[in-house]
Amino acid sequence: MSGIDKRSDRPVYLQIADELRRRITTGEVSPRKELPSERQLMEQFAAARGTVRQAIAQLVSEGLAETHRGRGTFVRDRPPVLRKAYDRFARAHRQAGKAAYLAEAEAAGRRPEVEVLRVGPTKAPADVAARLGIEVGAQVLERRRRYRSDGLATETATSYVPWELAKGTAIARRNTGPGGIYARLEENGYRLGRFAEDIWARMPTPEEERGLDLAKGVPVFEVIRVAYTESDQAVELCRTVMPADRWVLAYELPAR
Amino acid sequence: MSGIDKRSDRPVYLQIADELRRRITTGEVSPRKELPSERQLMEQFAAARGTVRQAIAQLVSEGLAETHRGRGTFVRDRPPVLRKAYDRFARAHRQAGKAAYLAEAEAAGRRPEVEVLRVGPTKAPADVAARLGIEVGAQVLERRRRYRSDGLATETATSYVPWELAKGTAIARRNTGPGGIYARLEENGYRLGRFAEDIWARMPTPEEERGLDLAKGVPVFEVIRVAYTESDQAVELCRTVMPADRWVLAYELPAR
DNA sequence: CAGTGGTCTAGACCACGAC
DNA sequence: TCGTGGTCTAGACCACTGT
Repeated sequence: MSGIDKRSDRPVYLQIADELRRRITTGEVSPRKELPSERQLMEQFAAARGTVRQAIAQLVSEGLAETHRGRGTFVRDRPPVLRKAYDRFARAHRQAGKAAYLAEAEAAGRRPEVEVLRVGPTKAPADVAARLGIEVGAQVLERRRRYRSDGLATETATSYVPWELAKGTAIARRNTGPGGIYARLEENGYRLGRFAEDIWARMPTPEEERGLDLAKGVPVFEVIRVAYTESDQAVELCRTVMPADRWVLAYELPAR
Repeated sequence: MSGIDKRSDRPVYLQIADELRRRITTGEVSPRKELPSERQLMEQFAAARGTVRQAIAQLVSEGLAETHRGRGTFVRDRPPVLRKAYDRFARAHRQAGKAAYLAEAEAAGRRPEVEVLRVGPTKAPADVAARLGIEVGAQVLERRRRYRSDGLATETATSYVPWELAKGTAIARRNTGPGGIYARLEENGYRLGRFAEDIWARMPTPEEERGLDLAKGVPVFEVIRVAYTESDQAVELCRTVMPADRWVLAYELPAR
């Protein structure tokens, strides 16, 4: 039996999605396993192909299934989740010579890679300038890079540093050396006092979908972090975009 | 002219979406304004209705448009964004008699409302028990509520408190009194030392879509916060689900 | 090659909203 | 009442995958 009531108020395609969702969440079909083909589902539920496809689209949008042309529809297998810890910029890590990403990934037993996409001067976009407290269009150093963990893209990050702080230093070179740009800033006298992070979540743009190997229906985190010196001067801004299904962000809040 | 090339490799529905996206992002049609009806778009682009609907579905999934049966398709107007600040659980706020949500919303000049959905004992789910350091199925007090700001649903929150800490106190009553349950816990000798928050983002379940008045294509934040005493005893867990288009989460990280 | 999902067409009836 | 988007049908051809 199909369990579909064509006279019900609930649309047929949602009833089909409900049934398939039940099979997935009860473990009746396990991750990476194939669901019936669209033609088979048409017969099982006595519905047109368009209706069956609507049901599958619903599951895809919930992140429960994924489709592959020529192969079939499969129960989604969640990638391993990485954790961003609140203390990842602790000075101890920098002094140990590790950039935050590498330190965290290795701690999790993964194989991290960094791909430097661009390092060079540019004009500060309006939102970046506002947060750095500089003029719109002022020259800044831009550093774009993509991170992978065990071969899978996990984030893209773009840093902006006021040009006066970056020029002629290792910060403006492709390889910034041990401990990353925060270590270099501190060596140059900009002792860091705090970092402020703002977090959004949204659906990706088409370019992000490609660049981050995103499955359909997966949102992204967008994080903007500003680094301040102990005298509260903004010295760096970093915009990070991460597939939301590969991360959990962890923070500590004071009770003060 | 339509600008659609039916012989192109790019599917027609994406070409139509590209054109409509261009009209939206260039400001040719402004927020809250109506896009052409599906029948009009069929004629403009010489396409079948299904194809036009695929194009619109694409825009909806990007958060750029929203549809209303009987009215039309409109450019989406982003709701005002609320901010969750990292110091929102500071003791000073509690002592001023304000729960965190009310304090923040009023500071932003909004009209906050709290709707208590359930207050009563229940058995701790596995993940809750693990984080609270108690046995699975142990009795806990559950507090479910929904928050609104200017009439619009902004979050649902479910708190769990070990039963021994809640029974016979104001924590187990519908109205917990000034400063909320954290103030009551501190009065009862559980002086709070820190809060730990884990953040996920994902697409909503169908129930969440209803309960939070979510537009299609909008992800949700899921935040799990655990409150610890100064001696590091977990005394409360709160699971919050928020429409991601109505919030930005703000944190501070130590440079230590 | 047969089977899969992706795209597209051309209809139909419905519930809802504005007038 | 009329126009809107929501749902559903029954076809068709395509690109891709595995054998």
